[in-house]
Amino acid sequence: MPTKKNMKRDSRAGGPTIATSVYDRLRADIIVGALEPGHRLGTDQLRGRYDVGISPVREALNRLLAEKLVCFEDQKGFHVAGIGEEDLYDLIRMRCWTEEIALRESIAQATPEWEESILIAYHRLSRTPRSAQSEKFEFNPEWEVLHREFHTAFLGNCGSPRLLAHCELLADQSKRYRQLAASLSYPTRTERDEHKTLMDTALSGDVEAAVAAHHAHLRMTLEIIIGSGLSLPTGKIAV
Amino acid sequence: MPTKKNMKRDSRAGGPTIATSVYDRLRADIIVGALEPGHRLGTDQLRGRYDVGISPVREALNRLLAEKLVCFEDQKGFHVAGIGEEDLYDLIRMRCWTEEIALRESIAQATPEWEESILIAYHRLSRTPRSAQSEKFEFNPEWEVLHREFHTAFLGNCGSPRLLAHCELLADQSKRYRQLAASLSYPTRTERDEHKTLMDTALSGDVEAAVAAHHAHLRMTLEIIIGSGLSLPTGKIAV
DNA sequence: AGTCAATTAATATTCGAATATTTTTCTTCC
DNA sequence: GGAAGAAAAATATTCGAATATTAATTGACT
Repeated sequence: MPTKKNMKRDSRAGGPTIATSVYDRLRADIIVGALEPGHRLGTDQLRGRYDVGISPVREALNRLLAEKLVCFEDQKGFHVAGIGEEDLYDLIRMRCWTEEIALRESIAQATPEWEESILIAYHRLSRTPRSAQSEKFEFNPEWEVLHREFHTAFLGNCGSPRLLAHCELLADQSKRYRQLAASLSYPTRTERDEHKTLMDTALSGDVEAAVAAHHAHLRMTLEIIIGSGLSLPTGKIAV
Repeated sequence: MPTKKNMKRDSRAGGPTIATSVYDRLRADIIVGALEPGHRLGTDQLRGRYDVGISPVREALNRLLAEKLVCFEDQKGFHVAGIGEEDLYDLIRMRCWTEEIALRESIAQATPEWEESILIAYHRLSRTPRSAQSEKFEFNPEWEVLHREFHTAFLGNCGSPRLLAHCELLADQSKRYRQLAASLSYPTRTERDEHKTLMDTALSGDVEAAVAAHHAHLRMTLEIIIGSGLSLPTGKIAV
């Protein structure tokens, strides 16, 4: 029997606030591309989209600011961060630098458990289709989760919380470009082979080969997009 | 003569919003240590401190969240991010990794203008006292600005906006620890000599020596604090 | 005394209205 | 027609009150 106290509580007692929930949804919508780069994020529009008041929407937007997923100008409001060729170059380069360190550290401190976690992550990932449809590319949430877990397994042994967190932040920022690359290259790109190479080189203990494979994997997104002739905005990112 | 339209505007037309202004002040207060690590950031308290409403305070807090200067738990509110020995180790290690890359890139793309900018930044920094008081250490805003400019001059030639931004973020996070180290080591530590070594090695083109000097400079903060016997919280940072 | 539940107080979160600012539209004048 | 400026509309920001949740206090029972 609910007590008087319990009757006053609403469903999110102890759980996430509305702001946090909107933050999660908004973040996902931006990363998946449901809200396109450059799209204006008006308060009224978002208030309607997520069916909440202005305050939680604004809290969510402010949190996304430092992650560089939304941009903002005083008195002008928010919009989805733009994408562009220069930004893509910078992002991939940054990931190469950062993840190389994490990878080297992870390998240097390798344990049997770590190696097994990679094996398992690869196994799961390899059994899941890249695209939700087989004819054309369609976002497959399950694959995305397993893909993230696969890469985190690799870098997660580096021993530095900050380094790992930064790798994941950059991976999130890349996801928008990856969506684009996936559409362009489906079904040509053999990501499964790339992942197998990553695993094999890492488990063989050949650090330099593992690093090289990792760089190649990261640069593939870049090459697909640049090579497609698709014109991304050049110059400074639209603020 | 002011028009009717102008009369309706308040003083911050076109300028920063209240939220942005509170963000700046709050950020500075945390970095300088006016708001101590772990300190609870209640809405009412801050509303009074900065003499504004709740909304801008909350916007500012949410922006600081991703910078890891404040922590937050749903339904429990905000507090200043804690400091700790483990976090310090992780932070310094991360700075060594990240700034080494930036430094190597900067040197690799060295130009006469870049070298001169370092010379000037050093010159300015070397003429400014570390402490606002000579007997004991006291925060000296002018030195802090020049110090930041000196280090940014070094890394600013790396060519990657993201990398540079990340270096600056880490530098901000370090500042709280640096304050602590400065109090403990004043006036023994010869920062001017350290900076001169940084400059000399970089300008001489000896990359490895420059990197080594840079690492030593970063690790000095760590050693002063750990060596002082001062007990920082160990284990996981208070969330 | 000690534990548990209920009440109260304190605080965090959210809403809707009020205000400030920018953007657009509509004049007016050359 | 086109530029400059004022009115109007749309939007962003901020406030203060209302609501929800947590933390502290009280009181009953063992």
